[in-house]
Amino acid sequence: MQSNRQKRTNDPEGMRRRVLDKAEESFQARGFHATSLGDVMAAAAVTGGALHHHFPTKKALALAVIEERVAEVVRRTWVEPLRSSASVRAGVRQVFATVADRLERQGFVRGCPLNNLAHELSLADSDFRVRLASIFKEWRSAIADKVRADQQAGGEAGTDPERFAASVVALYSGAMSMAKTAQDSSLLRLCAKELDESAGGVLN
Amino acid sequence: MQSNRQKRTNDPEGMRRRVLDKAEESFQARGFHATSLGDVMAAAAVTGGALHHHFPTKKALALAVIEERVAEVVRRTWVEPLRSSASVRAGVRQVFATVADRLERQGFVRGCPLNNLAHELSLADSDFRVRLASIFKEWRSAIADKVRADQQAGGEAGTDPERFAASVVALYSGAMSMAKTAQDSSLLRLCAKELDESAGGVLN
DNA sequence: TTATGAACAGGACAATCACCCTGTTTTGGA
DNA sequence: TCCAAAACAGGGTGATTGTCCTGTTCATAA
Repeated sequence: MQSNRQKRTNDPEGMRRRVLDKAEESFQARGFHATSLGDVMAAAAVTGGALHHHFPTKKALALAVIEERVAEVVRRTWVEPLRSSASVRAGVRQVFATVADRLERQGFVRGCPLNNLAHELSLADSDFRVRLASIFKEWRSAIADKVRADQQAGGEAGTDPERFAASVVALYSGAMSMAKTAQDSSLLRLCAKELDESAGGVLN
Repeated sequence: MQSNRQKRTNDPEGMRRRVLDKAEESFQARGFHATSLGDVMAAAAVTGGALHHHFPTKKALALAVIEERVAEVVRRTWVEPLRSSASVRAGVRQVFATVADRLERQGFVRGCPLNNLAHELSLADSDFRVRLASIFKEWRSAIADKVRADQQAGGEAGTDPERFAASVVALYSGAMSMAKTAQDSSLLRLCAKELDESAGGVLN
């Protein structure tokens, strides 16, 4: 303890980020209950004191992962791409394709981050459930808003925005669930194709 | 221990069934990792020795729940109703409606038994994953077979059986996932309606 | 410089967990 | 009737867990 006299550098944001990184990773790979704080401490190379300083309880850590990481993944994967797409249909198709490409490249399916935590934690704690539900809501709203924008531009006649949005989220969530269980990303492409052709025509 | 001298009645099947009942219930309500064997023992009113006699490990208990209970729920809810329905479309619509009715009557959403366990256990253990995947497969096959039967009868032209089956399972799984997180069964009805009207016509 | 609180270290703690072990009772066939 | 195996009882155990506690070090403002 006296030989390697390296000074300790206080880096609250960095340490918090490292903990969140490893917690998110382990929560997704092994689940919340199967992840011990010892696992997180070891992976992030932080002490118990530091972990407890930033996240008083395991629940607080999970809430931070949900609000700061899972929500961000949904925004980055769905909300933002949709905003800059030519149409809902095109945007949705593009997201499905992008995700399927990534899954094929990495060779395994870890599942949808939101659904993974939602299934394990929704019934366990109301605080978890409410926050997870609001992320689902934000996801659906992004799609529904895009439908309405298309309708303002003269397209998507006869499409119910909320119903379409819920169905897209459901289809994606379920397809990813199956892909995870079967470890087969082709199920995602299969469902994407169904969405395309059920449009009833040659929409962009 | 001497006053109430009631004889012990050996009832292996009954005891095994009671354990399975409570294990299934708790696995669904709280999850596998959040359920302790002590919980199951207390709920089923069995001793540690008895539990360990029928299920050597917690994993063995979970495998039994998956194969004897979860698989049965899928068969009872989906496979059998589909077999006796007039058409795929009618059968699928009927299942969605039946489940939604039940959810509204009971007032809360516990989620799809298969998806609940699949999300928590698929990545944890390959034995779990393979068996859960085969239940998904059986589910999809029941739908695809019914599509092919309809096609033999002259209907469902242009419908890809496997693709349609995967999409129905995905839509249902995802809708149930959202309904569970939001504790709102109307999302199930919303997605069911989308499935109806995307059929493109007035099919039976 | 100094002082105050945040940032971090590291061990202790009680509770819980899955599993195992030994012993007893019941069952069914020889 | 007898006996071997199945069925069950119930306590024990080592390992793990989340949390807490007491110190020590760093950063920042006065």
